[in-house]
Formats: sequence, structure tokens, C-alpha cells
Amino acid sequence: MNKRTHTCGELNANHVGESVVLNGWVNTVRLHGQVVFVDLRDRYGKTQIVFNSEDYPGDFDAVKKLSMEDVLSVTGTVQNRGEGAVNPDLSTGEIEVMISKMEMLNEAAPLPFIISDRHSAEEDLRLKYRYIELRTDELQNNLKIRHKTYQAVRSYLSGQDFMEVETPVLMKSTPEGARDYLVPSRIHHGRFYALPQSPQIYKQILMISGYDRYFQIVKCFRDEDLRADRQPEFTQIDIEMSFVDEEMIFAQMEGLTCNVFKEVIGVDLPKSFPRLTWDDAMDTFGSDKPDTRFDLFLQDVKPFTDQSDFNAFKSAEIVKGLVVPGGAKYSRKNIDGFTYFVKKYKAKGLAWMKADGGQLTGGISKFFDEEALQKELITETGMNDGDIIFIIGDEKEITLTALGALRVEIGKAEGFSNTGEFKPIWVTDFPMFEYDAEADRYIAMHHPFTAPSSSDIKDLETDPGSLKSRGYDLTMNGYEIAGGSIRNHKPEFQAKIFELLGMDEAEATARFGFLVEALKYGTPPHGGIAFGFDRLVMLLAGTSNIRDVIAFPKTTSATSLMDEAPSSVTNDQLAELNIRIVNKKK
RNA sequence: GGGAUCGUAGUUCAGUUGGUUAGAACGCCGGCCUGUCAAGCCGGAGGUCGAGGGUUCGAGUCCCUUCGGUCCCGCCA
Repeated sequence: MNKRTHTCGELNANHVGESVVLNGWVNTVRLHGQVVFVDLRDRYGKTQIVFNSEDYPGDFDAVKKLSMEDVLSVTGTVQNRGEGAVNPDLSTGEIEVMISKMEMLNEAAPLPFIISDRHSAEEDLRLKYRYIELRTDELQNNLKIRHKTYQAVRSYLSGQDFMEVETPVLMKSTPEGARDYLVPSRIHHGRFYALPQSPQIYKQILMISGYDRYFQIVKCFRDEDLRADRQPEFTQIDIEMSFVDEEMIFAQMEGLTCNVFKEVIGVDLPKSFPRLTWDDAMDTFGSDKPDTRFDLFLQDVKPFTDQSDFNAFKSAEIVKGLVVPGGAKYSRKNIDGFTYFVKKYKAKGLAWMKADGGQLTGGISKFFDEEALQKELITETGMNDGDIIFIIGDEKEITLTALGALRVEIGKAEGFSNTGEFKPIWVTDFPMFEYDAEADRYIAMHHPFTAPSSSDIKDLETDPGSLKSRGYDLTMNGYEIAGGSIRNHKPEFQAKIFELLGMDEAEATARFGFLVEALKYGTPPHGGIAFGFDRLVMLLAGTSNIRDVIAFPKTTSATSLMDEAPSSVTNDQLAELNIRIVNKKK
């Protein structure tokens, strides 16, 4: 093989006359009998190479047989393209390379799909042949953005005195939270390691050990069902700091986020990000990760529905309305679609009224007095003619999440969410616990190491359900991109929280005893955060699918179509681990 | 665990009310062609209609089961 002197993206008019060697893939062949044009491609670009039967000393029949994705090493001379033959779409479009020698390095079999158009094949086929799909411009660009993001994060954090430390991938299983991926121990019969859901405990221990600014770009594993933005193994930027409060963490993370957006895609984010309490986020956006790119807000309309003759909402815990500008255009069919949509979130239905001529029409409008109540509602909710108001009345949680989901759905459908826009916002003051009716106990909303907002341990006992935590999320455009908290650095607080979570002392000791023990030996106040790296890259790359930013992703049933993981293993392997497969119960 | 949706040539799709030999484009193979850049023109090959079962004189089409992809609810401290 002749080694390349240049990549396929770098030749231009300044190289005219030079003898060059290019290595790359055949992107396209344009065969004209005695002259053949080939676009040779590598990850740096494309260069047009030309074979002319009159000048080419080699086997011209072999040139005629070139096809897509053959790998070549070619030698030739850079020449200007003729008048009118310049291709302005190519960075190398001013020149071409007249070939004198060609070596076929690898002849490609007919392709399962065309790589010039990534969407020319179904996703399962593309995943099976991921190595071919990874040649597409779109994925090469996404992985380049991902690479730049790694570099921007490392250089920024390192510049701020953060130290990168690796933590174990084989760790102890912690039944709280997500389902663990388990790894059987060969040496210890019947015991298992777990893959980390996050390095949470290790990073807190590192704080105790005095590494007061830690970070790690790290794989995490959660054995839960997948979504468009969720994979079972994913990457976090894991961060922890000592001697800090929320303000210091916010400032530092705003700096990191601004730096990443600037370095990677040249976008300036505001120096300081707006904040919203969890209560306000739920109340006005119906979501704990609000998309604030568009100004639609959930409004309290219970005072109006209570005065109306529409009785279905009278007993509802809350009644919320969402005014959609221009929404009067929605047909009955559109509205039925939205009704079907909110029912997924357990809403019983979706009431609506349109504004026309200063009055309300359609839907449940006939239950509202025309002279007084309709006008009052129009004024109070800020409706204009041509608008529609959607109303849901139900239990608080159902009402808010259903209408919040509808808000996002309509935002997407109407194009309210501008794709080039990035709106970061902190969500703070999360509830400390949520009540799990099934298990009849409290569970930690963030995780059990999160500090409560009160520094008085007695408050933990009086009314745990209404207690706020020192947890926070960084959200952007409707995605949670980071989440963290100030931790419990006093062992008695930590012990109390385990107790409230229904763990008796023996259980807490068995699961997390080493942490409670460690807290006794000089623990600084500390807190941290973890960014969902893949989601961050999704936003930077402008895609809404996490598989677009992961080199080798899994399907929604957690398999890898390329290498067919997971697979069965041999009986010998199982025997060595003392594991026996039992038939699944039907 | 649940819901929706898709599966027909190598690929993307069409295929009417259940009715003759399942079509098109791109790709592939062959031929022509010296300035293309989605090259063009001519010809050809290529099908277990995801799999299994059922209804029917007859199934790509209807029914059941099952496998796989995608999206969503639950789940994801």
C-alpha cells in the first residue's frame, strides 16, 4: 500500500502540479466509457479522482469495475478542474487528481444500504451494519461533536483544578433506585458484583479523602426499559466538590455548560441561568424539566369552572387550563387526537373552548355564562380571538403531568420550540421524599444521600412528606441534562434518612454501613452533580435520539443487533460460576 | 408489564372489495458512452410477501399466535 500524502479533504488549488497519494473509500463512481470519475472519501472529506484511458497505464477494465465503498490507494497529480467543472459544494472542488496508479486495498461487497443517505434504510438494518452507518456524514459529525464535548469538558474542569479519578465498574449492588446489572463472582460462590448506576458513593468517599474537586467521564448502567433518550449504558460527567453550597456549584456548572456550548457549537449561553423551584415548574409547566423556549403556561381555572354549570370539575383537586394561540383552527379530529394523547397520562378527558368575537364557543362553553363568566375567563387567561383553551381537572399530579405533556406536544407540533435555541434553567427545591403507596413507605426523590433543606434533624421526623431537599436539576429545552445535590455530611443525618426510608439499622449497615462509617472520619460539607453526557451531546448535535450520538447503541429491547448481545453462554462458563438457567415462568 | 405502529426484491416503497404471472425507483450484473459530480441511455437477473397456524374454492390482503424494529405509559434513587 502506498501511504497517503494527504487526506481526502485537504487538497486545493495550492497543490496543483503536486504528485499525491490518497487512501480512501469509493463514495461514487461516474463512468463515461473512456473517462471515469470517482469521489474518494475519508473522514476529512471527498476528492474527485479521474481515470483517463489514454493516460492511465494500469488495467482500465479494473477501473471500470470500481463500486461503492471499495478501499483504494491511488497515486496521481493534482490538477485544476476545467472551466465550469468546479464543484462549489466540495472543499476540494477546485481540483481533481489525475490517477496514474491504483491499488485495490479491499473490494466491497454490494451494500445492504446506501450510505449517502442515512435514512435510506430502516434502523434495524442500519444497526446490524452499524460500521457502515458510521461512515455517514451525519454520524461522523455527531461523533465529532461528542469528541469535542469530551475535550471541552476535560480542559475546562482540569483548568478549574478538578481531578479526574476512575472508580470501580465492579461494585456492590445497592437495591435502592434503578435495577442493577449484575455480574456473577467466580471466586465467591453465589455472590454478585453490580455495575454502577453512577459512581455516587465513590465520589462522596473521594471528598472524605480530600480530593475536593473531582470529575470523571464515566459509563453508568441501569437495567430499566429504554426510550428515545435512554440507553441501558450511558455516560455521565460525574462531578463532586467539597466546602461548597448550591450557589458555588451552580456558578461552576454554569461556567462548564457555557464553555462547552461555546467551544463545541459556538453558542453563547447566558452567564447565569434562570431558576425555578420544583413547585413552580410543576405548577406553570407541568414538568420538572420545562421546555422554556415557548411561553405557554398552565393556568389555574378552577375559580371559573367552579362558577360554571360544568359539574365534572367541581370535585377535581385542581383544574388547569392551557391557552394555545391560534388553536381555534384545530378540528374535532385534532382535538380527539389531543384527548387520546392526554389519556396516556391518566387524564379522564380534555375539555376545550375556542375564543371567537370575545365569546367562548364549542366544547364546554355552553356551561359558562356568556355575559359574565366567559368574558372574565377570556380576560384572566389572556385569550384572544382564534385561540383555544384546553382544560383538565383531576388529581393534582395527573392534571399537571397530562397538561404539561400536552403543552410540549403542541409546542412541537406548532413549531414553537425553535431548534437553534437553548434555554437552560435550574430546577430547585425538590421534595425530599415521595410516598410509595405500593411499598407503603417513603422513597428518596433524588437519592438517599441528598441533604434535606432543613439543618434541624427534628424537621425530618415531623412531616417528611412536605420536606424539601437540597437537590437540583439542570434542564434545557425539556431535557434533564444534569442532576445533583448537596449531600449529608453528618452521619446522624444520613442514619436518620435511612431510617425514614424504611431501613432499620441492620439493613442500613449492611447496605451502606461503610459510607456511614466513613462519614465519621472527617467529612467536609460536599455536593455535586452529574451531567447526562449523551443527552448533552444530543442537544449539541441537534438530534432527539440518543442512538444518534452513541457509536454502538442498543435497540429498545436492549440488544445489540450488530454483535447480537446478549447471547447465551456455554455450560462450562455457567458451571464455573455455579449458575443454572431455569425456564421462564409463563 | 401495558398501548400504538411497522415488517412485500439487496434497499425504500406501491399492491384496490380476498381473485390471472406480486410492480416501481434506487442498487446489482451486462452493453454503449471522454467532463461528470444523484452522470446518462439500453438490456437483464433478483421474491419463503418476517415466521407459524387458521378461515376460504382461492390469502401479501381477513383472524389467531409468535419474532423483530420504532414511539409512548409504567419503570428510570
